[in-house]
Amino acid sequence: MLETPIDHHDRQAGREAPCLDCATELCRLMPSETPPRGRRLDRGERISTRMSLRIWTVLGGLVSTCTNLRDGRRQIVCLSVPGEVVGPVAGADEAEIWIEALAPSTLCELDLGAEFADRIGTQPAYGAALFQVAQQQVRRASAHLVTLGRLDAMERICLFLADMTGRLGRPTPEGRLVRLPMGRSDIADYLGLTPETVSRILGRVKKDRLLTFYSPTEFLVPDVRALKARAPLAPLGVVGVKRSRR
Amino acid sequence: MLETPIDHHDRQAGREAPCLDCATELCRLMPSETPPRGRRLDRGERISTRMSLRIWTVLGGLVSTCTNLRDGRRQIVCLSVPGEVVGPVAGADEAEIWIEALAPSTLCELDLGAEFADRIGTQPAYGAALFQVAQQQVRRASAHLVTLGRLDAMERICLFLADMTGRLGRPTPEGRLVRLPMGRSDIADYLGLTPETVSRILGRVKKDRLLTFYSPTEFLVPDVRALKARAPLAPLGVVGVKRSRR
DNA sequence: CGCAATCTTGATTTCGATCAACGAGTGTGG
DNA sequence: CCACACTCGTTGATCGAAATCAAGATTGCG
Repeated sequence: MLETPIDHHDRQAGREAPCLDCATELCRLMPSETPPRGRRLDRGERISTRMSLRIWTVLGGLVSTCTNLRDGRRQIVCLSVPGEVVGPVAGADEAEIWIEALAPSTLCELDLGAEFADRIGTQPAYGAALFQVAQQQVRRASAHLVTLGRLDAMERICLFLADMTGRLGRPTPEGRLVRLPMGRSDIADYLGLTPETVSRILGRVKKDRLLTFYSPTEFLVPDVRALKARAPLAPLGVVGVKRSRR
Repeated sequence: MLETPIDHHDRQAGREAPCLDCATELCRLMPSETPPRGRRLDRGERISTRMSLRIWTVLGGLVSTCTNLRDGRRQIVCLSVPGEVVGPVAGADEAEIWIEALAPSTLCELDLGAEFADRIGTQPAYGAALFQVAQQQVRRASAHLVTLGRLDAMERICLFLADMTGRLGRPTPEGRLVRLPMGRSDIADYLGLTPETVSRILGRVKKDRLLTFYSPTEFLVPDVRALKARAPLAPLGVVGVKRSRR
């Protein structure tokens, strides 16, 4: 792990440039006595979220928020691609939550410090930005929770693929090209399945021509719409969904 | 639904008393041009979360945050008991999220308005309190997500019962007495199961003497510890959980 | 009291987990 | 350079937990 700050975050060098790759402008808004800190994580490396309240902006790679059960079962709570913000993850009471890199990654770490609660209001934009980040987390976690609670394996995979295609895919004439640097067991741990099931379902998705694999971690999605349609989410504004009191 | 403010929130009457039953002091911190509004919901009644950004403090009853899929499958994302704060639920892109009462409930509604982002910093304590609420939501959703992703039916039910016992149970000489005013299908929709499975597992839990039923919605838990031990969550500080790359 | 919703219980089915084997790719050391 | 170990992905056979289907039993309400 590299402890020296990453170039364009280096305030000691006198540069005040905003965090170019950051989704939010949190770096720029942070009080200058706690400068952002660059970090590099290899695949599998973890950061504990127990100490102070921190947030990370992903600059490169692929980062997850995850937990382990006593017997080793793992659940990935959240995935963050470059440009997105991870955390803040408040230390849960019951189970420890980690930040884990699923691929070699670079991060920009901001320490909110212990007294973040007092500080949150000193700059309106700062508090608002933090609140937005937290809101985004809630939205992501809620959506994923529904996926795990009510979708079957095929639906989970299709929704996941559509989601990642939207966040990582690069447009080409034939469709969106996605490089998704995570293994089958990482996908399984994100979707609450086993690697075998992930592999099997991906085979079916491929057979249905919803995507084409170039390698286990790279594929082409001709039609994201078709992929997303496999997950029966109710689009916004469908007021009259019949409530099934089974 | 009652549209008139509930007594002790009535600022028009000139009372500045804080929201006695509220977990946070949000009511007191709110700018006075948007007074809190009392609401009553019958079982099954819903509030859409699409309009402005609002939060609710539960004063009585039992309130859920839930979603429906296209085919009617329902997932309850979050449960809130009296004293707890619901939301703010930002309108998700993909699926609509509702507030639904699982039992007749009374709520205190605060409208953060459209310009909440500008206002969040005007009073440091206000921004901080809001941030705390959002953090709490993240924590709850993350924990529930792990439950749905990696626990089997028995583990889910035991964890759920232990959780609700902690939040709703009233101490008696024989243990904690819990009145949980939600039906089997609500429990099923919260835990990603079917009502039949919930009923069967509750039968097994009862047979194992982990609790005694007085009625379908009221039971006694002699030993919460024993109940919680059925869910294999790793307690905080267990650093060395072996990562099982299966 | 009678109807409807809810809860329980049983029989059967099904989806995904588990167990197991194998091939491809990669890195290492002789 | 090749043999070996190792991880990873795939595929097949089997098993099991929970869903589904189907009656009944209980409860509560008009």
